[in-house]
Amino acid sequence: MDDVDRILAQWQVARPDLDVWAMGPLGRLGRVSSALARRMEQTFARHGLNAAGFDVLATLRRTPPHALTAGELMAAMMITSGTVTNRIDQLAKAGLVERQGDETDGRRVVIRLTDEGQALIERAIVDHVATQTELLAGLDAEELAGLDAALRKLMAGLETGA
Amino acid sequence: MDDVDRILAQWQVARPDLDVWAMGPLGRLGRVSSALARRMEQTFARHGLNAAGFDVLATLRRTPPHALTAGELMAAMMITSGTVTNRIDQLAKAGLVERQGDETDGRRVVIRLTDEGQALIERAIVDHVATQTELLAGLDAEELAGLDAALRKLMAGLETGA
DNA sequence: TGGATATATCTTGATGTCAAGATAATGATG
DNA sequence: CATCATTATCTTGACATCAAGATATATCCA
Repeated sequence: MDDVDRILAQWQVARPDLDVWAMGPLGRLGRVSSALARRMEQTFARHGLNAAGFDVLATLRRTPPHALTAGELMAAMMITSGTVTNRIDQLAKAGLVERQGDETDGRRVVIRLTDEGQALIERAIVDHVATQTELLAGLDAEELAGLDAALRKLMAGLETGA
Repeated sequence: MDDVDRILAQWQVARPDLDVWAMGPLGRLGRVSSALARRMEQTFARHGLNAAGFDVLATLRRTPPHALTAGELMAAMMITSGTVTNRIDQLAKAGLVERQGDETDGRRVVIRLTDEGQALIERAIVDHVATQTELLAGLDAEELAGLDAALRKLMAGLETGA
């Protein structure tokens, strides 16, 4: 009997005509997701980053050729162009990335890690991976497989706009 | 091979020294959670609400005695006092809730649904439950059980600050 | 060549949230 | 009864985000 179960029990009393079973998994999913995000933010904070900044640096680091346009970052991070601009501005001000204009196409500007940004993400990703591993440490192999299988199926169903 | 698998494959090339397996379930969890939230927002929008407003109305509706203080709403919704104030202001302006001062304790103000707010949440909750049910319709009983079991365990481990 | 269209990025204004502190009423203590 | 601490709510300032539109450059084709 957790918080979500209590909410379901309240609905059972308040609106017995409704079958609110789906609220259980979905409520837990949302709560777990926020709690996990908050935990990961703490790791980023130890490196002077927030999740947004980490996301940019990690995307640049893992994606060949380690230099992406704002549009590519936008697609990779699934955010709007305005948010990309803002994130890059912040990181550029901190000296972690730099904008580099393309000589043959004046519209094109590639974003690349500075040496400092590269050094930071190399350290931060190690810490982040350790945090993530620990966050899932409480689940055994079977539970993990069950979780991932369901999430894969949900993700597949959602991204097609179904 | 979904988007998250591709990210893992990129890390495998970029940093073969790291074991990033945990990024799979956690990445999918975050993406699924945002996608589901966006889908539910659409339901709320059909009733002129956003998730924040729905949350307040639904909390008031399901919780006896259907009138809570700002502090109680704050605890139930796990948000800060400033956010509670803002949400109530919005809903009060829309005529869906009202503040009612306590006569014996000047600090205490209870928030209650207006008739209009009550009527709205009765309709919206039906629609919301239908949306939630549909969002999970792609999972069979076994998948659902596996998902919920893992989420319960994660939630239990997280809320104790572990 | 010139003008319409497409592409890429940035700007603006609004929103929802939080952290920290301000305000106000009550209760406890000497 | 005066003061201090407690409780409850609201205010302020900052931030990340988005949607919509502005700006700038490039490409197509008549």
